[in-house]
Amino acid sequence: MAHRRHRARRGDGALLRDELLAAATTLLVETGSADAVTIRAVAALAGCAPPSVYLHFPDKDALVFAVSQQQFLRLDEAVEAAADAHTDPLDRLRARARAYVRFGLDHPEHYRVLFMGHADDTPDFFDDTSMLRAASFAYLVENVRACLDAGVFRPELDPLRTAFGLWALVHGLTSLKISKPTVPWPPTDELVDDLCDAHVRGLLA
Amino acid sequence: MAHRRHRARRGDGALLRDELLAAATTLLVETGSADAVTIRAVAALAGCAPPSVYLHFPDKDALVFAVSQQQFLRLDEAVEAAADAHTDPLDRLRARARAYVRFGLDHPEHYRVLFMGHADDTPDFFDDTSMLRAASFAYLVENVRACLDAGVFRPELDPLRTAFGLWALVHGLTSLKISKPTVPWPPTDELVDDLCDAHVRGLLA
DNA sequence: TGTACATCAGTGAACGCGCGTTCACTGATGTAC
DNA sequence: TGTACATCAGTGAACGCGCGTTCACTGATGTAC
Repeated sequence: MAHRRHRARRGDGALLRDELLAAATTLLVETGSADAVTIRAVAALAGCAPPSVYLHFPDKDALVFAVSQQQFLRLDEAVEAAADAHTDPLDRLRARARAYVRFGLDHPEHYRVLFMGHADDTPDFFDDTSMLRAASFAYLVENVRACLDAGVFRPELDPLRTAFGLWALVHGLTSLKISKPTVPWPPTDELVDDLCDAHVRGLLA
Repeated sequence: MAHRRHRARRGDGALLRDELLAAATTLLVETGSADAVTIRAVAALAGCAPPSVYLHFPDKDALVFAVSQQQFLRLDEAVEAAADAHTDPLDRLRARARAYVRFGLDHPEHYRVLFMGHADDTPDFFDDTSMLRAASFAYLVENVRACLDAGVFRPELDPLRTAFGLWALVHGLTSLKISKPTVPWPPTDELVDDLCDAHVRGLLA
């Protein structure tokens, strides 16, 4: 819990908003539980009173959604940065997979909020087709298409379906490891590589 | 909420235990939320008073764990029954995959409790290596080994790792569909088959 | 330059709620004599 | 066969707790004159 913060300057009321988001993110990381993200705890950590939260978010859900959205953008960035370190489409695909899993395992509670929550406490931007227009998934489809265009993948493959499959694959690894950390898993990187290799081998031309 | 039940006969105190488990399971199914499984709600549905739960379970966690264990056995049965309809090892593997995903999508809240929960609210039987001795996973490894023995899979594959990979694959499909039902997924069966085919193709000798 | 005032950022105390759990109890059931 | 009694299955009322949220408020900040 931080000491009490100073009140913001006249036009700077929105500063608290960012501090609240940061506090919620910290709570998620440090307690390892979304249940710990209560209005009271977030306010305490940000150094303000609980009702102040309502100056910036209409209710608790809106706060949690905002945290999700922020994390979603970070996942996007991490995955794209990893892909951009390569030019070969297959290498880019592999880099994406590794970065995705690593992000999930490095930020398990954020990953949980993003991809393991209930359908009805999911922000709008995950609804219906919005998800598919999100940067990371669109780029993944594009990447698969690049593999097809390069003749690396069997030409009869559907890019969208293949992308769904790849997503399921990396999500499966990530979420299982998050939920069952005590199971004696093989080392993450090896597992990701093995699994991707095997899977990609099945997609090759 | 059921009407009030009759008190059990003298030696039959344990009857309520089963009724409480059934009530908890029903709640999970009908409300679609583990949060709805409260001591009070379970007692109400079973037709008894809240304190009666404590005659059969030391606390709430124990009740939830008991429900998990029951569901875990059911998943086991469903998967094994599906596998036993085939003799060819590859067909058995595919049948397992389909049955697993189907079980998860048919019982999303149970699946959530089993495989998508927090590490620390997971029953002991998931801890460390216990999971690996569980029927379904051991049988999966055995199935992979059968594929190897039959010369269907590349001989350099490690059965345990390959099994982990397959588990991640089906879990990924199941849990993503559970968490993001509004995403415009391809039809489940096709997706499972496509994904398994692609993956298995990569494992073939 | 001084002062009255509107505005903005934020607060203290309290609300009602549902939760897990405890406690002292009740009353039907079967058994011993 | 009748009756006292121990046991077992279960209960009603209450506990303390933390939650999201509301309400009437305070007091510093900048602005107008």
